[in-house]
Amino acid sequence: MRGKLQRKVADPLDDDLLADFKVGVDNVIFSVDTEQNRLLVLLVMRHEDPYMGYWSLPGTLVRQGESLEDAAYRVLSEKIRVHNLYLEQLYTFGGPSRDPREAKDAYGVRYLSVSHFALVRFAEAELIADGVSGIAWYPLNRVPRLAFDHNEILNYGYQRLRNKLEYSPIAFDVLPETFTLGDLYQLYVTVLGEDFSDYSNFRARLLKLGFLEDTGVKTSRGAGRPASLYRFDAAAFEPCKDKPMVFI
Amino acid sequence: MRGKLQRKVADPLDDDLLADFKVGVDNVIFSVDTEQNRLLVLLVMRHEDPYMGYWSLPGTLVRQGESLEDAAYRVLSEKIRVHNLYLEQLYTFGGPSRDPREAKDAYGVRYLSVSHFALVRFAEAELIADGVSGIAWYPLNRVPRLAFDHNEILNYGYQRLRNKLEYSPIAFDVLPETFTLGDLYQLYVTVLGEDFSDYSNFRARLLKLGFLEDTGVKTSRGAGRPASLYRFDAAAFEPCKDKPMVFI
DNA sequence: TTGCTTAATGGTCATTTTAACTATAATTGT
DNA sequence: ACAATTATAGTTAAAATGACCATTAAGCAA
Repeated sequence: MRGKLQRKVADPLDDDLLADFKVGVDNVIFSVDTEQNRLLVLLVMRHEDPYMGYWSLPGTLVRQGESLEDAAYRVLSEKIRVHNLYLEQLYTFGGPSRDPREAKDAYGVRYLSVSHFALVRFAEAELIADGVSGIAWYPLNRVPRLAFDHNEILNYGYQRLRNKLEYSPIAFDVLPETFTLGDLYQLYVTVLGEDFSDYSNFRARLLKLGFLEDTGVKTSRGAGRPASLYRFDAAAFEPCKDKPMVFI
Repeated sequence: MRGKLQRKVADPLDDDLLADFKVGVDNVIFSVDTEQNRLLVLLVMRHEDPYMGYWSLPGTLVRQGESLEDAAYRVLSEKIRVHNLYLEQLYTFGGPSRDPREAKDAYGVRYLSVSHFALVRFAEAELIADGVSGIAWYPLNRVPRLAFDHNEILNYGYQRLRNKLEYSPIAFDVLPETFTLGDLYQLYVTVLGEDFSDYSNFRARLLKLGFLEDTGVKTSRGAGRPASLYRFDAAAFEPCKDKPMVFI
């Protein structure tokens, strides 16, 4: 009986039906330019077919012995030198014929993309230009038609960004180490839209939560009363970790 | 220059590094026994190596020309005959050596699992027993050591269940077509724990939201005043779709 | 200097929501 | 008839929300 069951595993009739996959990792890497209040996404120019000459999300195929997350970190570190970084898995796009290479391939190899979502601090992120061309921060509202199904992936990532911004402290992974409450507010406005909350109420609310530490340092950027620089106090946030934290 | 770039694609040195994958789909299928107030997960007994004799999440390998979602639906329909069904992608587990078959394989084929999260109505779900043995609803707190990394996947699914229960109307995908407010409350209690809310306040809150339609029919289950049967009014819920809906 | 503009900060206050209770109604079982 | 049980329907103090207003401290131009 044992032999019979084991034979089932190796049954070539079953096995021939199965698809063989190459697995890619594509990263939706967001950042925010606090100076210009712009939400940015990192794109790279493709120099290879398919989709040569198109912009795309930075991605790579997963190597032997490499975890998905490792692959995601590898792409990222090939494109950016960065100190602080937030990264999590986003979604897996795997319908057949999402990659034209499938058609060419005699074996019918499928291409699957395990997309990831990343946040970096704009000021601390140094782009690594390999050659002259082909890597840039794009304002989200000016992103062109991308390679593959990358527009769809980007959209999914943007949704995740909006959700996480409301329910978790990822804002502090995008902002510099110290920031004004105005910076924080502007970040929420540029991502969520004008009318998500009154500035004054937003301030009161966040200060009450108790994990924003006033450094005492004041900034003066042009006209107006100078603002205090704040720092995110991760230790003080711990207790709030599981509580709902809705800013909207 | 074009030739040089294209050569890069076909470069065998690059290609040899890449891992070849078989892609599996594993489903975390939850249901709730309203009678006994138990949260259930569907498990199947493995009759093949590896992990022969272990319980596991129902899964399959993705076939040629089949989308991930299709594969997920296929496993499900092989195990259950069900009328109503909620299904969404959960997470992709893809570290190397999560499947012992990788070691045996000369080519170093990797096994990756795109897990899915599903909800079915207990009363309407008819298990399909292929052969005598090997498919059962397990109360979540009595799940044994599962095959592969399926305990981890199950945990991830349970987290998702708890989150979705707070922020979206998935409760009505698990409950029968009509249900009492007590049933609804018990569901929340069994999944989220005793102390998430007072019953009276829970009632008031949900009725105020306006998408629970009183059918007028009364049920009498043993002692006590008979309860009204309610129905989820999907049309009335539409406007609430994007609003936060926290019951906690 | 003086006055105007700008932005940060620190409130007020009516309304709504929450959370902890209490009271009443309609059944079953003795 | 009466207790036990469960559904339903309040009440009420405390907290949170949202729309405002007032003050402070800077830059800038006459």
